[in-house]
Amino acid sequence: MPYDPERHGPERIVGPGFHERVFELVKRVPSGQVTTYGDVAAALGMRSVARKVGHALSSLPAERDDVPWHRVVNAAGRISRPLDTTSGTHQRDLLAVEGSATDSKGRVLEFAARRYAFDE
DNA sequence: CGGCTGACGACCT
DNA sequence: GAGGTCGCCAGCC
Repeated sequence: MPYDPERHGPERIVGPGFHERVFELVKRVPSGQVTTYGDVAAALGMRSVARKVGHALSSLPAERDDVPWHRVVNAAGRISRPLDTTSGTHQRDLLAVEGSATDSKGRVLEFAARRYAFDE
């Protein structure tokens, strides 16, 4: 069983340019809304690479301030970084500024309602 | 080249 | 809701 779409998604398209495609998608998420690593992966047609989406964002250069990486949270609607780290508190603060407050555990309030839907 | 490690996620207790 | 398991896959040792 070399490839099973039920398990790996419609196609395997990981390759050069993967990071850029992740960035382009994340840039579509409007202020006040959030998305998840899994949703971004699914929008790329690869449900299995949610983890790589996180890796792509972790390697995002500080100069790329045009990419709202902080609007990407995990499937539970929570910030996927310890809240006792600078990156964790930074993400929390950026979200709060645009109206997406989080609870004590880092979960975005009204997560379901703020979840952005990638159409297409 | 084998083993470990994640900004993950679906499932099961 | 709070843990633990297992599958994924590029990057690093």
